[in-house]
Amino acid sequence: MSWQENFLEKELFWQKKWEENKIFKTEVKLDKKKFYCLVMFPYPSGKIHMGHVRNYVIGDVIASYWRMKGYNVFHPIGWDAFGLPAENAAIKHNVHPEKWTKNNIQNMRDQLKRLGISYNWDVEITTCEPSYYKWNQWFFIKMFERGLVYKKKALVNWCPKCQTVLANEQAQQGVCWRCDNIVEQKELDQWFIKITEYAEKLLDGHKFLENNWPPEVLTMQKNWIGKSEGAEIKFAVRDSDFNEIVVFTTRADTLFGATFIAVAPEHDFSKLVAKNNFKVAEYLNKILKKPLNERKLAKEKTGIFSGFYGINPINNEAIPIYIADYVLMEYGTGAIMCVPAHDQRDFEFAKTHNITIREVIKPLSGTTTLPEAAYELDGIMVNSDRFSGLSSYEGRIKIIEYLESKNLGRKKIYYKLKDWLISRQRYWGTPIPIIYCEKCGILTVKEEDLPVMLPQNVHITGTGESPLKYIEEWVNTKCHKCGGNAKRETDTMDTFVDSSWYYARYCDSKNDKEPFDVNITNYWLPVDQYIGGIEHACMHLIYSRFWHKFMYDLGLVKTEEPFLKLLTQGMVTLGGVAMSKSRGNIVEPDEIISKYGADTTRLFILFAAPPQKQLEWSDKGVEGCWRFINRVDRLVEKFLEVKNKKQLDTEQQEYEKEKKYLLSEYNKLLKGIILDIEKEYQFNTAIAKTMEITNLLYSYKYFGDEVSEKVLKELVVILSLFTPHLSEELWYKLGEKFSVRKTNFPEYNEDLIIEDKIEIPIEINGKLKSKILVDKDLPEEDLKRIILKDTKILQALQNKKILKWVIIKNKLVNIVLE
RNA sequence: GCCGAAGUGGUGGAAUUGGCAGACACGCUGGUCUCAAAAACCAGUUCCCGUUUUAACCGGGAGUGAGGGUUCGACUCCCUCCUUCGGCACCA
Repeated sequence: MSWQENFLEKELFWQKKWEENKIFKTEVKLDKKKFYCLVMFPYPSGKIHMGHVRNYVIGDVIASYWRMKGYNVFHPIGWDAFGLPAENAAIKHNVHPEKWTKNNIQNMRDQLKRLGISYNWDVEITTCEPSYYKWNQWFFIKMFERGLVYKKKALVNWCPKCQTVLANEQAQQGVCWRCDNIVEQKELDQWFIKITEYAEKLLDGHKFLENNWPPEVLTMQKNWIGKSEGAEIKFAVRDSDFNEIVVFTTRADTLFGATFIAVAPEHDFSKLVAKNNFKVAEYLNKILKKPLNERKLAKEKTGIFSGFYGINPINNEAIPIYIADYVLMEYGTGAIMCVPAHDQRDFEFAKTHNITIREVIKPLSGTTTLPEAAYELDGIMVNSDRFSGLSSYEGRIKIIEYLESKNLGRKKIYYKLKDWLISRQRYWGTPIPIIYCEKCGILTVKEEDLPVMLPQNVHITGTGESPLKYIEEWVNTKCHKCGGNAKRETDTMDTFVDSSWYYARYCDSKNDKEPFDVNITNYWLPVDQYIGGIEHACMHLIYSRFWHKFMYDLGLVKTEEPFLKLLTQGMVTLGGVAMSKSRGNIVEPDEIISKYGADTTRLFILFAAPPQKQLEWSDKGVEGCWRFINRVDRLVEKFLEVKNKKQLDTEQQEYEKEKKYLLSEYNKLLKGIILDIEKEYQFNTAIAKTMEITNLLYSYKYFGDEVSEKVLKELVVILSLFTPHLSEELWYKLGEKFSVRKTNFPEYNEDLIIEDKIEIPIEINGKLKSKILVDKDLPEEDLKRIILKDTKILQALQNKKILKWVIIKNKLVNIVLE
């Protein structure tokens, strides 16, 4: 029966067979090379979308390829199951978040299975299970013990729609990562993880990733961590109770050019001034009322003179102190020294406030941009007393040295990266294992009391307070130290905690004694290939790198980085824009699968674009893939028909020639396929080559002979990467044993790629004029003789003098005429 | 503004180290099969001009965002610029 007659039943049949035979189950085999292929696990939102399908199909091809290459491949899947949508659903449909989540998982698991992906389902993880989140709590306690978590009252990002706080990474560009609402600032007492302590290590670790991660991801992370080296410099404040203002600068070499100081409106100095200065108070009032987001977007820089002067420590000059809205309290010290000649923002501010602009850096060569604009580049110091004449680079070192010797300043590095705020005022997350004792204060829950279970009976309101607060029997507890009354922390953890170490848990997912057995993780980790969306560049991919480094410091992992190679797959678009529910441009995987089957869907997704690039959905393209699949199916049918028939009488010589040609072309293509896959996962071109092999077999005169049988079978094996169900079926039809997915990937034979005759393009002055067929490795003189007999070349040459022959052996000839 | 990625037929996309631009598909055109359609199969398909009764064939020219450069030879390397997408954005 042909594929198109009952492909849906066949796909289900083979899926069941793979599952029953547990052919993708893996275990530690120390004598075997391992390959850990990981895809970013999904949030169980209800159903899978094309983005998931793309992600997981790419992952499956990679896993299958290395498995067939003889590696012990670990390819797990699970569910990032905590999160806000479950609570929203709870409010909307009056269903418990757990029930909603687990229903979704069940649905999506079926959908994933319908794609025929080679997962090891035995190690499946669901992060909302106590058996998993227990270890989140355990890690939290380990961090607490090492001083890496702390509670702090601070201005934090608040999403009014999600009714919870957000980490800095989750409020990029001032909007909520989940709902795109503009975030507000709120002062709250919250738990933070000291990720900043690892800022340098996170930057440093990039050296392990440089050639194996997309450069844009590394740059995004680098920018996000935002390291800047410079100095803190103390400016004494004249005639004020506020003794000194500390500024941060990366340009200590411009210190002589500082003609004013600017401090942020939120700075304590500003607040102090406002007490006795009505105008300043009025200004602060106006500025602080505006949301930070709006303030950052404002083009105009405003400010007001504080009435005080600061003393420049390098030359004792008194310079005015301004309060200005372009100075951010959240970065550096919240105060800056301003050098209008060499900083464009200071320049603009100085212009509007009539402040002196003093040039202290001259360009090494070329001209300065002054007086039209600030000259911001490095150069030679001028007007800088005994430092004049030094380069900016030397000057920075010398000036900082001087300030340090006088205790007027010090070397300092600042990062843009902020500590990770992990408290969430929500129910559906990991309870933070902290109790507040009336006598003993803040304590972590004892390890043996873990997990702190999430209570079942909860009323979810979405009001911005943790629903756990109202479950008295849960909140009220006893102090394990003094036995007195204590209350539990009611905030839950950011769900990014769950995904920060799941890749390690997969290795030993059922362990109830420890997060994982290092004997197992030491074999599987690090992840060899990670596949997912680029949107996680500065969230999940920073958090989990941090977590891994923490586990490294605990001695739980041996490598410094968790993910050796990263592939960020492009978006799936329709009409040029990402598929989204709100835009209504969605193609449902289920619909496509029930119409064309999983294999066609997989094939199209892999063929339409290289994995890294955006993929535009095309129904016509899908049909093309459907046609190809059936064409392969018919090819096998045709083979089985002609196989046992006696070959027509043929001339032996002719047959040998055809056979050689087939093998040569096939081996060339196979070599290309291996290169396409191993080099850059170029599945689109690899598939194109399988199409060429198919075309080759269709046009092979002696189809049905042994050679074509070998090529055909290998084609089926290659295709099992992309269309596993079809391949399994054809493999069976060809009389081979289950399972094609456990066979070895074919290897090409360089010796069979033979070309005794080569077509050489002949160019004249770089323009193609003719082509000739000659023997391989023909001596140059013979080659020239043949070329000079070619009519087209003779015609082009006509009386013209040949200046030069450029002969690239076996490749090309270019004749240069005068 | 800064950083990153990318610009190739009607479309998606190919082109090891600089060496035949457009692989493989989609679409379109024509044909075979059929009462007809679908499917399948075969042929053609970068653009412009010319030769030609039309077509085939042949000949000439242009062509990888634009303009320069290096080179016997440039989609590929260098410089200047434009456009699109993505990230960061008063970070001192």
